[in-house]
Amino acid sequence: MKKILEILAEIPLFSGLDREQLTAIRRISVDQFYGKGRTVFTEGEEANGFYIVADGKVKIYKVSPEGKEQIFHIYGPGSPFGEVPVFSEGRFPANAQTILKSHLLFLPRTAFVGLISENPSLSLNMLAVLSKRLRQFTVQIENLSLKEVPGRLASYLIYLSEERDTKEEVTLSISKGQLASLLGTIPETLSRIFAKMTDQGLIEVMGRDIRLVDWDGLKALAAYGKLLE
Amino acid sequence: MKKILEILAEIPLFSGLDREQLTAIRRISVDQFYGKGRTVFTEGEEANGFYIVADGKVKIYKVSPEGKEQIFHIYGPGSPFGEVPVFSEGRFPANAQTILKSHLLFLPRTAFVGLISENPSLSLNMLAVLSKRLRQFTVQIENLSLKEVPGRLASYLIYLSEERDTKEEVTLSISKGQLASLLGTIPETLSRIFAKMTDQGLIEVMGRDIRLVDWDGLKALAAYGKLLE
DNA sequence: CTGCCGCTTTGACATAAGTCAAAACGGCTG
DNA sequence: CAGCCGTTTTGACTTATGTCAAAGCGGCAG
Repeated sequence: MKKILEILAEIPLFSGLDREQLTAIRRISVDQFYGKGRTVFTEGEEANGFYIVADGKVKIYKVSPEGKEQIFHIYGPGSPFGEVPVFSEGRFPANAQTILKSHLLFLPRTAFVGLISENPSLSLNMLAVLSKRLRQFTVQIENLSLKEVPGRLASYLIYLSEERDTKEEVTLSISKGQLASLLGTIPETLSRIFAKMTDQGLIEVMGRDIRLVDWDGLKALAAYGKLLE
Repeated sequence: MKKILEILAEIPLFSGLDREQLTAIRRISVDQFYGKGRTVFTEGEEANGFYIVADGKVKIYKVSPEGKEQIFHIYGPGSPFGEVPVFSEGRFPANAQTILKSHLLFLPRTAFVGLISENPSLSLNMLAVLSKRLRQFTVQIENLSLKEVPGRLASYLIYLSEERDTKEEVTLSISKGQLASLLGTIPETLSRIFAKMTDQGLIEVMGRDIRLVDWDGLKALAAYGKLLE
């Protein structure tokens, strides 16, 4: 119980809340434990609350009738997910599944809405969370529609490199198959793109570690959206 | 000023607010008038508030370096837009341009945030607005990634038909070029898809009016995502 | 009524990306 | 250390969609 409070305290969603308020949140939250590859909720399902990742990793995704998967987000510790139906309609717009053994906190809808109504800074935090997510979606749509796969991959590598604050090398935290899914393509295509970008001297791939040989080139590719032969 | 108050009263964002609160909102809002094809804001620009369409039509979009445009939304009377930077970061994530002569209300950030902090139901409404938008984006991403252009077009036609509550015929409220942009494709491709779907007996196209000859077929196409020859 | 300009369509072609199938690789388990 | 299973890569092929260029169409302005 103590650890969880510390996690909560560091989450942007709860920033600025005092100890008492955090305790109130802890009190309404329910612990849930999932093995790897477990479904947390599915599209269209009735939602009675939302979740926060305490530990582990969760993907949010949809699947086409032919089985192609599109990942929308991958969330790690500290991230809330599944909040959309709390504020509109009440059904999940996509599926959630763990990709690692995970510990989740479940926040029941009514209790949480109660807290939000009494707590303006909590509600502003939640507005900020949703806004940030809208921002991410605009980027994702831009990538899907306006960039080819190499451009999307370059964007993703740049993103990783800026997140970890290194222009040298990044490490994928998910499998290449899942990465393909996140980039809106399939493993075969991604594999070929990795090969092509290596040929062009942009990167070097060693399993999940990727050396960013030509960072500026990647940056240009990410911005331009397509690979020049 | 009277008319505007009536418009405000009917907007979901302000539903449940009493006359006094509506007047407070009207008081902080600033009228802006734009001709057709005028830029309201651009990506990356500093935002001091957000907008509501009182009259006219506005598109939210991004453009690739090669000039391809992706439209995210098209908003008509009653819709708020550009709220994201009010709650996160402060810069617009995309561009906004009128596609008709328009009358907009500008809501300055600080004043509005003040109202929201004092008014739980306003903040819940805003959360609902953003949630709904996230929902729309998941659909858009799903369409782009998991469906081919015919599937996207079918989805759009179904959407129009359900919105106007007729299975017979719909009328496009935007040009086919703009529709292409909204569906993540280009006018040439869209034109061919219209022709193909007409061949298959799904629709009949007369300018901007489209007869939904085989509604069930369209529904199936929208769900399945691709056209069968 | 006529002419012009923007929107839309058509045609011929190029290509990015998906499909299907099989081989290669890598890490874990027994 | 061998064997196995899931992941990744490679190859040959198909196809949806984009590109470029030109023609067709339609509505508004003069």
